[in-house]
Amino acid sequence: MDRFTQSEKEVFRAAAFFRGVPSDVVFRLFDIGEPVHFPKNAQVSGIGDTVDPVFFVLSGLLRVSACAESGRRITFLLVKRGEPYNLLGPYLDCGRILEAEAARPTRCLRIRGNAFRTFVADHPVMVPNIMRWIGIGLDSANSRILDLMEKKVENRILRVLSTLYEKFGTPLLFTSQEISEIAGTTPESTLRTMGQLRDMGIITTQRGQIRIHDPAALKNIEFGSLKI
Amino acid sequence: MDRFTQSEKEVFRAAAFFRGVPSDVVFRLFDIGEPVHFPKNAQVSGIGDTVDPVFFVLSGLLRVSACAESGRRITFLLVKRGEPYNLLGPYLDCGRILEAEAARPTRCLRIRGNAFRTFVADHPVMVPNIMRWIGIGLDSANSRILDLMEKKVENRILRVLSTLYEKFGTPLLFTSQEISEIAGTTPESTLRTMGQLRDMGIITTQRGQIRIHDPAALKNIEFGSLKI
DNA sequence: CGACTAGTTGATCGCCGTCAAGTAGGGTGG
DNA sequence: CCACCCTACTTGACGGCGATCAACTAGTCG
Repeated sequence: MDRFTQSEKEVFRAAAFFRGVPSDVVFRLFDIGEPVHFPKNAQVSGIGDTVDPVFFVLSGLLRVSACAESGRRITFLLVKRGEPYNLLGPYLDCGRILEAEAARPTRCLRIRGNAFRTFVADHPVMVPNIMRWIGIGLDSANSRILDLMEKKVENRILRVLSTLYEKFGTPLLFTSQEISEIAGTTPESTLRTMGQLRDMGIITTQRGQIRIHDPAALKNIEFGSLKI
Repeated sequence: MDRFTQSEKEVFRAAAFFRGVPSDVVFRLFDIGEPVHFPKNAQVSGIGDTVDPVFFVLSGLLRVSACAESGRRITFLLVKRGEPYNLLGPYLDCGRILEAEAARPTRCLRIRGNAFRTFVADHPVMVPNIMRWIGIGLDSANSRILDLMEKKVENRILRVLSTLYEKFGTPLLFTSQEISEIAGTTPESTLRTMGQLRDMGIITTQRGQIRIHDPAALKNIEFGSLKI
């Protein structure tokens, strides 16, 4: 009968996305949605699909990315526990550019598009939260455009490491391949930069694992200014 | 008494953003907002400001851009007649990255943040339209990230010209400087590419003006594939 | 007619993507 | 327990794209 555990429901109460939303409204989401499980690397949605349902991550991690013609992949977003994915999908009828897959074994709450639209219409208290979440996403996309045009690869990688650290703590369980897909570069460049950081004693690396010892340094170093 | 002309009010009825919204709701916006005029190059909002009001363009053109440390400017968005700017501002309390200025003499309807929030709460019929508009913006930002990482400068410029053509028709009244700020490159590279297009007979250029003769070619040409 | 801005084209240089070759971890099956 | 393989990591060398600098032309406005 109870498709969700109590601790899963608690996840949402504490989640940043739901800040300020009354508990009973949050819990209503569990009534209108259903649990879904994705094994690691399973596809959640494909390119060009008109993705309609909204997903909330209960545990695990979703990777939202796009595949370019050349075959290179770019990661736009990592969706962790308590965070929503595809908030806008129910309102768009065109195919999206992005695809999503499980970066680890992941359990989600899935809510069909029109159920979600109805829910939002019935609970307008959600609107500001949705707007806020999307606004942050949009600003983040725009910063990324700025970075891509302005900053050198080394500084982009620093920013990625710093951002990941703030979101996931340490150690970071990502391969250089994954880091490079977020920073928009190649694994080789990523490894070269991380090699320098290792020499400086800021991080240590193992296979598929990055341990950050001096988070502040990641924010402060500007490789461009090191040259003096 | 009537701060807006009838034809200005009609602009909104036809605007894509308001598709499906009842006329009386649209007209309510004029009651809660006020007219503002910006001379050419006037600043609408600055970097880091917590921009709170929403603007709707009645005539003219807004340029939404960001200035990088190096001094180079990047244009994210051009907001034309009937389109909204800063829809998300009323819901965000943090400073935004972007700044906006009038690309031409521009008249706007300005609506204060909490008036706009109240309006949306009172007229939930607006929510899907807002979501749709933002969704398009987000997808566009993401495509741009892809382009920056994948495509060569020449192809980015082609896409910019093609997009501007769809939005503004021909001739395009932009300088190479402005084109390059949208494409994320330098005026020199822009001019070099446009020179090739001119040689191919696809466009003709005059000072501050680009006339597009073969719009289809802009979409089809892939400079990368010309080499064979 | 002079001054300023936009356009044009050539030459140079450095970042970083690409290729290549080699090392090391870590899981699997014999 | 060892041999093997596959994947991740590491480092070096090269080359091309495009930013930058520079010099010049041509509109346009006063």
